[in-house]
Amino acid sequence: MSTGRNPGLRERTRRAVRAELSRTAMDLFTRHGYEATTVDDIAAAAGISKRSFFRYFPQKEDVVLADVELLGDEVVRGVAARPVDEAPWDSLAAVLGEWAEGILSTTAATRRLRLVEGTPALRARLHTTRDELRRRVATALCDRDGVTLDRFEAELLTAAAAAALDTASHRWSLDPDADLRGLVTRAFEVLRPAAATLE
Amino acid sequence: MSTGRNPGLRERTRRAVRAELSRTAMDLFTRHGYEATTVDDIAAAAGISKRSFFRYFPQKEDVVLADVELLGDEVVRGVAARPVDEAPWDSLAAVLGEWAEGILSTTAATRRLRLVEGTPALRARLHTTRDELRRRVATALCDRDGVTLDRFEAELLTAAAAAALDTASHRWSLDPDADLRGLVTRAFEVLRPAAATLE
DNA sequence: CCTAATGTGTCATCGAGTGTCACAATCTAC
DNA sequence: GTAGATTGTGACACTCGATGACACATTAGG
Repeated sequence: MSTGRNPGLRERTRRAVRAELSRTAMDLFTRHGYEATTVDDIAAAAGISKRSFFRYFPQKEDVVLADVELLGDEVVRGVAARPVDEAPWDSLAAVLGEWAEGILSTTAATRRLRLVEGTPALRARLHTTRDELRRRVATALCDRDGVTLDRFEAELLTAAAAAALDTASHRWSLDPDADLRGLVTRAFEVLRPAAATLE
Repeated sequence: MSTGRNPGLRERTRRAVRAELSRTAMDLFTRHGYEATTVDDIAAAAGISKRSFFRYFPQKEDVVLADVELLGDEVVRGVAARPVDEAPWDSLAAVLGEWAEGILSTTAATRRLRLVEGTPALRARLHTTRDELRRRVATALCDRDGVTLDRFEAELLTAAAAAALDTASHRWSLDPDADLRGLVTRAFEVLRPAAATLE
């Protein structure tokens, strides 16, 4: 078995098919809408069977959100790498601000975020995975050496940070010319907690 | 047509059937779990056809969350009724604190909240409807006479309040003996924004 | 090259949700 | 009351996302 380095033919073709499926699906979604596009449509357009589609993406939503969820790992790592003497809120603001810039770096990611914002089913799924991510980020905040942060407070700060990000994204999705990074920064300023959670 | 006052036989039986379906469904859900219970099961137990079930509740989730969504109106009204010179954050804390007490007043509501917290599909749906509610609450905050509050800031505060409530509920769902009202109060204290949004 | 592991298509099935149609119950008007 | 429009209901067929089973092909590795 070779996961990661030295992919091997199997792993290589698998990734290629996944990427191709992802491209095909996003194309159909943006043209006909997410709901109006059936898994059969995607599979047919990609030249595989419906059953095989589900072998690459366990759920239809995954074809849109799979890589987004991988981005979660970066957020967790980013938080863990922040200086211990920084206020947790600033750590979250910094990491999620970077995240916002990452989203804007490619037009594909931008288009995807707009699709998600405009599709209730995808937004719901995003909420679900973000719940998971929030828990991990809260853990990362607490588990750094030399940090004594109440678990409940960590969860609250993380949830509020997610709320800031969410509100900023939503606002941005309504206005094509809006500056996402700026909205995120302002959101974190407005919601900065008064309680000094760290000296 | 008679909606509201003077129900008439039609409306009366409709409400009775809805209530009966709701009871039957909640009973099956708590015994076998939400996912393991099919709509056919509920319909059979209530003595109606599957097709008729969907005439009372457009979606399976509605049988759990329909009245919860009605509660949203109260929140909006509560916010609108708050004194204008009160800080928005305090208004939200007060209204949602009352909401938490309302939930705890009946064992049925408590059991329902626990079911929702323990079922991903229901949590996702709750998120969706809360998005809608958040927007309405933000509007209510802004639209009071004599209040000049930035729309974006109102959305942020409302989203943060929802995050506080959500984190408190989640924490409460994990600990049978926890005090929901106390958790909500503490959550609002921790997240109180430093920025003075009102003089 | 031979074999065990893995990928794929086909078929069947489940469960949520919807359209249709015929039939029965209710409401309204006379 | 009864006639007729309205509305609720069951039954049937169907769509679509998702899963299990099986046969067949391809690849990995000794």
